[in-house]
Amino acid sequence: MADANQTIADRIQERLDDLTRAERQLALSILGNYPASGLGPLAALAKGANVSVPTVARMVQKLGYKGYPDFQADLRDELGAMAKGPIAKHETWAGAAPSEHVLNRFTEAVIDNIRNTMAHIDPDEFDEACALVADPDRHVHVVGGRITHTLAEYLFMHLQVIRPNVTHVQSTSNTWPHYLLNAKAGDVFVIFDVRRYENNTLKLAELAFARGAKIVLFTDQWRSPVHRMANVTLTSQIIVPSAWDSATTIMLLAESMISAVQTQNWEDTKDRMQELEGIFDKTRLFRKFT
Amino acid sequence: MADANQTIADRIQERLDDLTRAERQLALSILGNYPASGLGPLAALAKGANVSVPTVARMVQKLGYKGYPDFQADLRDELGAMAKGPIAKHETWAGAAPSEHVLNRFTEAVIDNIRNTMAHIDPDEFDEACALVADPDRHVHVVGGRITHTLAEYLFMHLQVIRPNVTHVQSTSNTWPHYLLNAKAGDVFVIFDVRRYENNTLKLAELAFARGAKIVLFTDQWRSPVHRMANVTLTSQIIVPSAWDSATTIMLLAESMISAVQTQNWEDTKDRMQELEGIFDKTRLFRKFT
DNA sequence: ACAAAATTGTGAAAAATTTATCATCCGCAT
DNA sequence: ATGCGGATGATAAATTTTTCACAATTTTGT
Repeated sequence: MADANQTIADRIQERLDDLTRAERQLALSILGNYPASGLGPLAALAKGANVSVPTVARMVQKLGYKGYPDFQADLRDELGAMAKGPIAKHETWAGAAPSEHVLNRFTEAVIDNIRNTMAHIDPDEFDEACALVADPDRHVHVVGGRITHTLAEYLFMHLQVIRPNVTHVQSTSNTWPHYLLNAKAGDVFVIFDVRRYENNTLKLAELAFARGAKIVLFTDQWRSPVHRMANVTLTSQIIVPSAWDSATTIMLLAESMISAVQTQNWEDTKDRMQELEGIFDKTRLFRKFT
Repeated sequence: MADANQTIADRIQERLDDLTRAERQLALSILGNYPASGLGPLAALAKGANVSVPTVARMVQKLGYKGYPDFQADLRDELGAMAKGPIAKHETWAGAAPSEHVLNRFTEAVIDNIRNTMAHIDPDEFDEACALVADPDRHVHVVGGRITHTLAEYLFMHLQVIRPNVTHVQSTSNTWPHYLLNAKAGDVFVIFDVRRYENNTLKLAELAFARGAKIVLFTDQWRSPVHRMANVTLTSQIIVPSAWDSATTIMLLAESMISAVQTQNWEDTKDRMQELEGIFDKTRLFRKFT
């Protein structure tokens, strides 16, 4: 049966490389909510992992079991042995790394940030921001600073697919005054600004504001001075055990916004995506599979 | 099905008095090694409790289930909820927004991704990757593709502060072959590649590999083909309710790496940061306060 | 670009598990 | 004692689940 002191999850993990694509997809699904999913009927497991029924049967045989019921029996044994100790033991279920490891300390901090951020966000404000960004009649300018320009670009890249009339402005570059020439009342500026807050960004915001543009601000818990001019301020908590701040929570918010905007503009987005796919296929930039 | 916050074990315990002799005998057996025994076949459970098969069927119906499989499903759900641990509990982070709101659905997915990713990562491999990236004798090339170049740039930006000899290569640009000219054995390539995997990235990895460079790969659960050449592969789960994938988990990993590398090189980093601060002060790019 | 090998999925057969039916048993009151 | 009612268990029917054989598809090597 199993080697002593090695869970079935470990063994699956170990043999991940020997598995084929569909099998790996299945394996990850099993590990995904382990061990519950493996204890249900084979068909349910297959469906959950989006693979066919025989793939499951084949994989468990590859793992050395006579059949699926045999595999389940082993899982139950493991569960039985485990139940003697506390089930929620961190190392066993939550992660492979010891709790002192950077990975865990960092992750814990980030999850804490997320929790805090979500607790303070006003969904109506968020929706308002999304509505502004989704409105095809408004030109959207995405603005980032020294650190945040990566986030800005990420948002920009996706918005570009979803809708027309999006530009990316880098406040640290000296070309941004040119962009403002084209800005008119009703345009939207999505501004990323976290500490240390940048003078350029503030100036840009002021000018945009003076021209009657709407401002959506992504900032940290100490709030960029831009927030005085912002129509919507989305505040993220960004503290982590490091000399820098974390951008992860802000990215989560940005991605949520992308998802929301995409849903609102889905009819258009669909067409634009298909077009994009077509272009990619022609340029052979991407591999079709694997 | 079940009352919130009440395990099935609790409910069985509670109704112990309503049960007949054989049923009680069975119930105690279930509770005996809970929940493993309840997840096996009905016949095995009956045998283990020394009762007949129909007794089991009758008891689960008495407990309010439609049949034995229904009972098992509930057990599995409970097990799944328990294994996910306190992080995934919605109440612990869901804030002001209603649970159907994009923000909450998205956040839930991302937290799930994080949990999954951390469960699969081998801390030793992670450490190995960090050691490679931290080694000042090796030149580090950070490589990103169409979507991931923002992540690559983010990592690059921070590494630049932490250590010398870092370059950022964009695999989608046609300048990358030039960078390879300077690459020598022992150099490190940190490559970001998520689906759809890019041919350029793969080519670049192949050439770097041929030149004897070390490869650290950030990829998704379906694993870029680059992983065959990688010394360390860091796999993230990136599924979210959207037409696109999420980069948040990958960013978390990248930030963790930054944090780890920074700690290892702290003496140097400190000096470099101070220098950087000095330059910023001179250029008045940032605001001192507020 | 082609052919061979491998992977994956579909549908039917086989095996198992679960449910239903009914006879038996036990405790209990008359 | 004996007959009654509920509880229990053996067996058969029904359903579900698993396994098997084969076809379609995809990947890999030349």
